Amino acid sequence: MSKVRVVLDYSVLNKPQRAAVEHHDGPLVIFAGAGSGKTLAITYRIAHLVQACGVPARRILAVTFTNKAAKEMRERLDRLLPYGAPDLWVGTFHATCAKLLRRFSEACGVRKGFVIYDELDQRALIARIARDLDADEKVYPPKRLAWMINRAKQEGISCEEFVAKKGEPMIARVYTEYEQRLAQAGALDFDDLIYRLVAALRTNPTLRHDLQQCWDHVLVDEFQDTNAVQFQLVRDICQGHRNLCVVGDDDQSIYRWRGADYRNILDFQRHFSDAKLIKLEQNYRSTKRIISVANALVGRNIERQKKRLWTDNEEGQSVTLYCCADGRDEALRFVNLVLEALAQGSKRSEVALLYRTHAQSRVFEEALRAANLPYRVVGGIRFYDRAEVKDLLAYLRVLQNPDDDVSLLRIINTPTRGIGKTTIDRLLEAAARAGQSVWNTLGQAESDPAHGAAAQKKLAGFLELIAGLQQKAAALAKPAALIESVLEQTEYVELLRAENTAEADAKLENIRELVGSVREFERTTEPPTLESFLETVTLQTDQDRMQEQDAVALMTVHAAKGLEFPTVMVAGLEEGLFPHIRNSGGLEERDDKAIEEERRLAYVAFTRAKRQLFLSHARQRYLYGDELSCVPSRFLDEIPSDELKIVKSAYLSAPRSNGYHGEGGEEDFAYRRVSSTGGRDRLAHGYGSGRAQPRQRPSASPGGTPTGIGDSYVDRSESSEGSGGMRPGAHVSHPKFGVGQVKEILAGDPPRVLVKFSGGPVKTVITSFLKPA
DNA sequence: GTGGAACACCTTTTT
DNA sequence: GGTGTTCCAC
Repeated sequence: MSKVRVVLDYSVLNKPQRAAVEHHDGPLVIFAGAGSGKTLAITYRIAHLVQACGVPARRILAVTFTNKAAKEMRERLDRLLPYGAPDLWVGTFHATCAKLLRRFSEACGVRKGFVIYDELDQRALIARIARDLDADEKVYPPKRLAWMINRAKQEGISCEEFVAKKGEPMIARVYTEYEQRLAQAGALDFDDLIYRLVAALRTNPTLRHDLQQCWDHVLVDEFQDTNAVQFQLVRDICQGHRNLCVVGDDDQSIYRWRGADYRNILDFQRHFSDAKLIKLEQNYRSTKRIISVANALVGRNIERQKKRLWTDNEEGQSVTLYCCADGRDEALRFVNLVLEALAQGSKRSEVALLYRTHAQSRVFEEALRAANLPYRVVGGIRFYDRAEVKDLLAYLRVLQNPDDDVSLLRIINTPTRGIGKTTIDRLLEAAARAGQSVWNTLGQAESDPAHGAAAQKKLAGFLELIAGLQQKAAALAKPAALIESVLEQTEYVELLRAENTAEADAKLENIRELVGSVREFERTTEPPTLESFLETVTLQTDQDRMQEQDAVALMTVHAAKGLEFPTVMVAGLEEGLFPHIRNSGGLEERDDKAIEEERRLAYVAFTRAKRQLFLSHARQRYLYGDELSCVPSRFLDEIPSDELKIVKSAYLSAPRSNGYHGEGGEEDFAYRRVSSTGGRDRLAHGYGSGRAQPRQRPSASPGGTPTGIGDSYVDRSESSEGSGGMRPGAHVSHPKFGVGQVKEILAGDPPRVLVKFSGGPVKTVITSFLKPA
């Protein structure tokens, strides 16, 4: 870290990387395959520009898609350059644009202290507008409306243009009203951050000129994920010098549904005909076999840049496909795989499970928990989306900008203070009539005869609360102290404490974490204003908060992009799940494109693996409560059969044949021929000789209806005390109910115990859900 | 105005 | 199966 490197060591670069680094002026497009040392190349390129070419760091803008990538880039440059690059512009599209919008707020026509509405805020506002306009919920669900509006902004279509097009008039009305209310609330949504800047650039030559003068070099990472406005933005600001370097991989474009268009990178040379094109095709991450399987798959896609990923790495072991009876079987498979990897000396954090949808994680979590294997689920519900966290942030936002109606409405009766639906409806009506924010109407509401005396009093109380906090905000100027005042004055914490439930405890814990993150922010940011805190928080995702720990990682393929693990299992390779049903059915023209994106997604998943790649599919699976019969994914058929080692679950064929694997016996499952030599060999890894694996409880009905979670996963032969090692008096913790003490062991299958949880409730729980506390 | 029960929903989600 | 939303009884 402290090693100051005076001269850049170019010998670490391969030929194309070096060419990318040393390319000086003019447009450059780099196709960087998975694991091809892309980050190395771009950080070196920036370092080279600064050190060898004498470009001041502040004249370079590097744009990424995630905060994490931005942070990583900055850190690597700090190590590469003797004095680091503190004044280099590095940030996400959104953060960079937010910064520029504030700096040039007047020219852009936005309020300087604008708040940023996240997806949930946006949804809330749109839902209210749709209701106000009497839009039929069936025809115009808020989700669809939001999608249309966002799509327009991503395409760079103004509201006026949108309205002028002959589309559905209701959508146009909602859009217009939405824009008005955003303006009134002094709020911008995510897509506005980029769109508003682009729109201002279009109409304001001075601003255009100013921004074009800001930087001499612009770099954009993950360019395949840019949408139309983002491309327009970078094109605009580079117009003078044309020193635009874009990096990406069309094969890893997996955000089409968010408006991303990989043709931005594919057709880059059409927009910049003199652009130099460099391909990074050597993979330094994976074994030959993994690369071969990944290549076979993605090679099926039609619309892509011609390239072939290759590697000098070792051959490695075969990519293995597990054919499982059901989701639980699959989960057990994964547990065994983890145990095997650990036995071979891997760390837990070196194993990852990737799946298409979050819903798949549960079964795996249960299995891992039962096997006492620490794991972490990446993604899921965002921390900042939790109700209690959002409530508190809403208070802060109202203090910063009381016109923020969405936030104000969120907290006006949270915690409940007797301001009910009727009162709020009247307030909204008055606000709409006056064309003002709710806050402005609130001041007059005290004397508005429309409200009853009781309501007036309650509103006055709320007004007083906010006014008091506003004074505090002005006096304190620091967010941490302010959030504590909010907690105090609203009695938020006391009320939760009084609830005395595990859920409330979890909320309190989240609040503590939030307060902690405010403190952290104050320590690390200068100046730590409320405004910048709120902006940081809104533009942050959970992955930015993830800390390293030695645990097995579970995440969606989307979340895994950019990561790598020595051992990876990709689960649920079934038709309808992966490729997902929404992208695999129907007869429309777009289906090809949708399938190609699913295939890219699989490609991204496969290329996360460094040494071992396992795939799996289940024949049956519970989804949303009902049992589905599943067909193996078409992607499996697209992998040459000699590249896959197939392991069938013992559960699969046992009911119908006497062997462990019913070779070709069942046509619904014999989608791939298993060679006779391979079949037996493969069994060595199967259930039959699983010495290293936890013993499977012999089931009376293999593949049939399992009786519960506990019995399948708990190895009872090792728990001599019975009931999974639980004893009365033992202190235990439960993922949902928190910590408690075992009161009584209950007989039964699965084993259950009676636990008194701290805070009161006595519950019967399945033993395997408990961990010693 | 509040809270619980019934109901509808459900892909992925860089910001 | 889990969650967010709506509606109805108190």
